Amino acid sequence: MTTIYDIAKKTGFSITTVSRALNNYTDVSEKTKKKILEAVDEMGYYPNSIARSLTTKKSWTIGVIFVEDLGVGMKHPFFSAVIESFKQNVEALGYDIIFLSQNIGGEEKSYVDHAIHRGVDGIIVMCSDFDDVEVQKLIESPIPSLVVDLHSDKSSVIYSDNYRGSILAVDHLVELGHRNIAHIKGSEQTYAGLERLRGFRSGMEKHQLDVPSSYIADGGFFSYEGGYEAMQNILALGEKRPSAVFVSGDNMALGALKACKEAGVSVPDDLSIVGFDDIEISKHITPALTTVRQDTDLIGKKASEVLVHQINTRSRDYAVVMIPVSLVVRESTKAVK
Amino acid sequence: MTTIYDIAKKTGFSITTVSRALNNYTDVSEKTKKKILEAVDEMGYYPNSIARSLTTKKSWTIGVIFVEDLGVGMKHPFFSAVIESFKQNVEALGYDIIFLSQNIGGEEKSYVDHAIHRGVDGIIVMCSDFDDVEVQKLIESPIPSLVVDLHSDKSSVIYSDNYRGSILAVDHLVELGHRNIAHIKGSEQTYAGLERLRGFRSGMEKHQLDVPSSYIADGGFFSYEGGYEAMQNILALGEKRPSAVFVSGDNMALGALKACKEAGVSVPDDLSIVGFDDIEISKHITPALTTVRQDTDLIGKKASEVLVHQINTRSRDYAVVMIPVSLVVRESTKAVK
DNA sequence: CTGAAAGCGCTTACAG
DNA sequence: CTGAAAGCGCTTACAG
Repeated sequence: MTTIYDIAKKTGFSITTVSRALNNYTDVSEKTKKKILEAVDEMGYYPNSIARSLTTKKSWTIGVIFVEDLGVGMKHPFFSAVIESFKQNVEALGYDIIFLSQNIGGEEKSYVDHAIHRGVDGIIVMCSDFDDVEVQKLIESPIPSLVVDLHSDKSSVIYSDNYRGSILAVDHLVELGHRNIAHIKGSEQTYAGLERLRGFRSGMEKHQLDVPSSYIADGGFFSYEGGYEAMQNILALGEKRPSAVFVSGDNMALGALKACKEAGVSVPDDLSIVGFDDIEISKHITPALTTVRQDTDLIGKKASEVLVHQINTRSRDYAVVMIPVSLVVRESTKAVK
Repeated sequence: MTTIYDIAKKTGFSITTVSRALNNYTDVSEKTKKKILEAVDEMGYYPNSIARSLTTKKSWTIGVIFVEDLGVGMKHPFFSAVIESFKQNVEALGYDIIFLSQNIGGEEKSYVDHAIHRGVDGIIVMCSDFDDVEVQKLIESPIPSLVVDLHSDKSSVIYSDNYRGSILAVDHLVELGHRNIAHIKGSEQTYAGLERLRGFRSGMEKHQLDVPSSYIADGGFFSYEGGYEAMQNILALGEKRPSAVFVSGDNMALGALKACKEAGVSVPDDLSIVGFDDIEISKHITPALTTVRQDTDLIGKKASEVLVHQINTRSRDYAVVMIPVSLVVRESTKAVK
């Protein structure tokens, strides 16, 4: 591996001067700089970030942590979309992304230890679970951090306007003439599940609509299977079943759709369904899903801005960023018969 | 930040001894070790990997590169599933994953420079594109590397048995009585697209079945839209249209399905469809998709073994690993009328 | 069983 | 405009 010493030797300058030329310091003569850059090119040299980090105390890396109850990690459609956008944005600013686990050198360690170990400049946590103690410790550590999809007053947070999203969904259904609207909620251990449920209740209340307890079904941790089962419970209501269901996540809505198909209930003719997320597949299924769209590109972009700002300023003021959502009307909702 | 010097000062031992205790050297007395570990615990110390890497020349990081024509990055359903599995496997061995782009410090640089810069121990490239010059340079560099989904004799490679997968698909359709079988191919700039096409042709030949040129439609880079359009072309064949279509990727198959629905062609009653990949959604759509399953868990696992072996042995013998595929029969195929 | 010293490849005051 | 020296936080011969 070529080092700065090799370039120094080859050009006859000191490593100090080479370093300065490489870092675009102005106080290096053009001629010197040119000579050095030529040597760099010729020898295929590129400065070692590890050595640089050791002296500058800055690693230009951001740690990414996935904590979700499904255990799907990068296969999570919402989180992976957010991280992809986040990644592109921070890359443009010079940061690389490194995944942080609870595993260092094959041994179980805390996220905090892992972050210290890698010397990351900041951390983004994709977390749907309130109660994760390790995440709490991380958030409370002095390392700049940002949590996606969770509320906390110990750290900066970013999430969609879940509450408002639910209201949009309810408004849409009411506008179509629906009065009996059920909700398949996501786990109340998650902030999103909680907020969407709260929004649903408020929306219904606004229109002076009743929500019998049988109209709230639990879909668990936003899985296809959870939505499928919850919809089966709703369909089992028979005569008393609602004419529309607002589902707290698209994956669950897909499962709900499947349950309807199996039961011979036509969507949207017999039952209208609204989802939440607008994952890739939602526009492609039949019927195409009416859903509340989360803007993953914007979440990733804003997240990068907030976290990098925090890194640069070492500010301890926590930001709370709420990203607007929008209703995408497709084929799964229809005016009530 | 606490360092090894703080621990040394606190315990009265030298940094040498502290280092040894931390690294589980046997030649440290139990008593000393205990005292040191207590101090470590108390002060919340964790060794800095950056300093360690600088002396050991080993970073315990593996670079990940995504190169695909759709530009979806981590949202790519196949690649993200492979990487998730790969990540879990290498983490257990002590490696962390860092994403490598063509961007360092906000400036455009090569993958090779980026890899040198970060001092990664090895690289895994998710690449569907033959012609990427930067990827070629990387593969030919001395850094241990492994390419997923591409063939090369300059580097270790791993991919599904695409050829055999196509044969399985054709066999299945022929068994159901189909004789007129079309293929929606993926781009021939990709290894997977090429191999699946080759397998399709061989399979048809094996059964002495003709493939008129109108029966090969181009779906491009495996996108939903590409499959949708390709299927429209096939349906436009009218009377002469096939009774079954083997599609080179599930996303394209979903698009193809949509085109059928719009055209009033019932799958599987009027037309049978087989996909390739078995992405998450395939089992959930209606009709559930018959498809050739790629074993992403196994690909990730084998990839970790091959790459880590290469890192450890510094071997220049390139491995070629082919992962078996299997046919998953669901609802989108049916005996010919 | 323990420690002093050198070195990994950089950057950054300090001096000229 | 350029260079000698110190230092970042570790590990590893070498010595005792």
